[in-house]
Amino acid sequence: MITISDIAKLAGVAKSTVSRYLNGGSVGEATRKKIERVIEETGYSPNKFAQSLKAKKTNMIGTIVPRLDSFAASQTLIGIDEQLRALNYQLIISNSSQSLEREIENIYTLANQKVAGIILLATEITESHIEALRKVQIPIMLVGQQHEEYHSLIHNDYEASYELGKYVLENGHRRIAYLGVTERDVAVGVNRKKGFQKAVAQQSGCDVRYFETSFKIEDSINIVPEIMKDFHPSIFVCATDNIALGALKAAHIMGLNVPKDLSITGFGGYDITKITFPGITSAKFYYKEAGNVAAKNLVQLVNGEELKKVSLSRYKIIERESVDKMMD
Amino acid sequence: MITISDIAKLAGVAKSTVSRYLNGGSVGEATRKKIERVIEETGYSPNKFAQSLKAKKTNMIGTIVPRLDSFAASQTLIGIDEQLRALNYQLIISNSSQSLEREIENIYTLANQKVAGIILLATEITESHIEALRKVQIPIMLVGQQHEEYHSLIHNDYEASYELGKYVLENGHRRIAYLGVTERDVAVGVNRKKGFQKAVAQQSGCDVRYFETSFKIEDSINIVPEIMKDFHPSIFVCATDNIALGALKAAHIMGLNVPKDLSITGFGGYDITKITFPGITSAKFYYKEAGNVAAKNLVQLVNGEELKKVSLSRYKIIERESVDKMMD
DNA sequence: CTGAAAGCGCTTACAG
DNA sequence: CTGAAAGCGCTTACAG
Repeated sequence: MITISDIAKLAGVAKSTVSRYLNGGSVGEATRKKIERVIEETGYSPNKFAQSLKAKKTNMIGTIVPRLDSFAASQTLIGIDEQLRALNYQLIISNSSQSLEREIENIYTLANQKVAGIILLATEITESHIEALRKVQIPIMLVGQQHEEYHSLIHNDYEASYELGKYVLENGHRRIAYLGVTERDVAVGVNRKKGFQKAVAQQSGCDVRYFETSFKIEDSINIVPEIMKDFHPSIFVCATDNIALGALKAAHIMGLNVPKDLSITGFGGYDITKITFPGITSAKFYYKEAGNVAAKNLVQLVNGEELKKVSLSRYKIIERESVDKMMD
Repeated sequence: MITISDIAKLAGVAKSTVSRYLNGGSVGEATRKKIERVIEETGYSPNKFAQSLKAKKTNMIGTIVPRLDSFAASQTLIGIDEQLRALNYQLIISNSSQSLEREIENIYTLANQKVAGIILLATEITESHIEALRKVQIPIMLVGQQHEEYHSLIHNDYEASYELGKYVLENGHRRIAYLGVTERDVAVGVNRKKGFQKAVAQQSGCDVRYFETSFKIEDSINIVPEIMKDFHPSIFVCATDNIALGALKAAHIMGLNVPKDLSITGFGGYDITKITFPGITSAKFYYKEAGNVAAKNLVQLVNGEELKKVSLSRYKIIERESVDKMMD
């Protein structure tokens, strides 16, 4: 373990001079050369803890994710990592395993580690969240959900869903099963549903029924056949790609041809939806890009710069083969 | 920011006493009570940096992953996280984006952050890797690949592949395309191939051809039709599930019925392989469990305990519907 | 441009 | 059981 004192001694200068050299202060040419050489030779690198202890801040950014094994989370993380690296920050990923409690815990733990800021990939924002965020007093970026008190980057769930709804309707579907999730998740449960409802409201003669399932593929596999029996829709409009994946599997199990016998749409644009057979039409979000933006925004916050309260990320309807064109 | 001095003052004792209280040293009953109360009231929690600066070690464990968006990596990470949390260590995830260079960089960065140990989800182990690992002098666990100098946890690629090969042969397949990857990846490129070859060697009348592709689904989608044209195997034995996923997509594009016209096997047991149509027969590895073990092992190393050089993780052949039973 | 000194928040011998 | 002091490796005014 080689320290700043060693460098100072070897270079024949004071510690403070080495420190100044390290931090871009004014150092004479000759001194600079000497220090440079010694550092080069020794492979010295400053002790982060000592630095942080003085500076009372770090270059670490914490990101709390609800789960590590989801396409959306992974891609967002990749985007955050990419950007943070470019900005010279170190990313710390903290997994909450879909436990709201652990999410809160992680906020405190990260604060305790003196991260410069926190990115929260949010699902639900409860009172305890707000309480924790208020207490820790650290710059925060919310991703995926919004809250009036904090800065956020959200996906354009409402509009994307509206547009996807129009697409479904334009293709002649009238008997529709909408397969959503809990409304406690405002982005996915509420906004996607509302966007879709807006599209439906503009079209007469629709028979739309709303159902609720979980985020798990398995649950979707199970509920779809039941709905088919009772309601017999021509299409399932699913609130996430995982739900759509389950619907597709269910269709195959029932021996139904997709899209002829049953159409399906997803939401999210997970990579896997282009690999399935048939490919699934979906509203794609650019998660990686969103991660980029979230990271950039947070660093602005950390630097005390101005930032608008909410940023919107891009989306695009990806048309594939899972929706029957009933008009033809 | 409340410090140990504040607590000491409020409790009317010396800093050293508070420190002793915190670290389980001997403290009188009355003193203990007082300190306890003050800490409770203030919500004090010690500054990690100051602690680490003194102790010269931390409770952080670094994990370097080649990518964040792979089933294997995510699951392993979840397992590591789970175990580390239980053992009171903090996980730092470091993404190398499939760049060997960045992997090396990350080793140094983590060392610089004074992590107590490093888990490396390895793909290739080059001389630079070894050099870096030697330099940083930190306990290391390799996952997925092995090296005589370091402790590792490996998947049983060889045996799993042997068994899967036997299964394929038992089902009557003789004209077989083996779709592997670069041999620089010893685990996936070499061991899986060798295991399969062993099975083939025990069966006469086989026409097996070996092909190489990348880890990308797209490349597999492209190469499979070419192979079909030239060779026309009854089955593709794929070195990873992603490759199998590509083969399945290619089959659908070619209008082939799987498994009747073309059979497919995968490797890894990714969740998605049970959702596809048909479900893909695959050699499943228990990644999460492997992560658990790797974490536990590393902590043993950190604590200076004995540990056998290499641990093997479990596997299981998962039979689904993608292999035609030609014997019937 | 350069150096001596103080201090960041802890822990650890060492006395008592 | 308890406290005063030194020290971990840095940075930051302050002099010169």
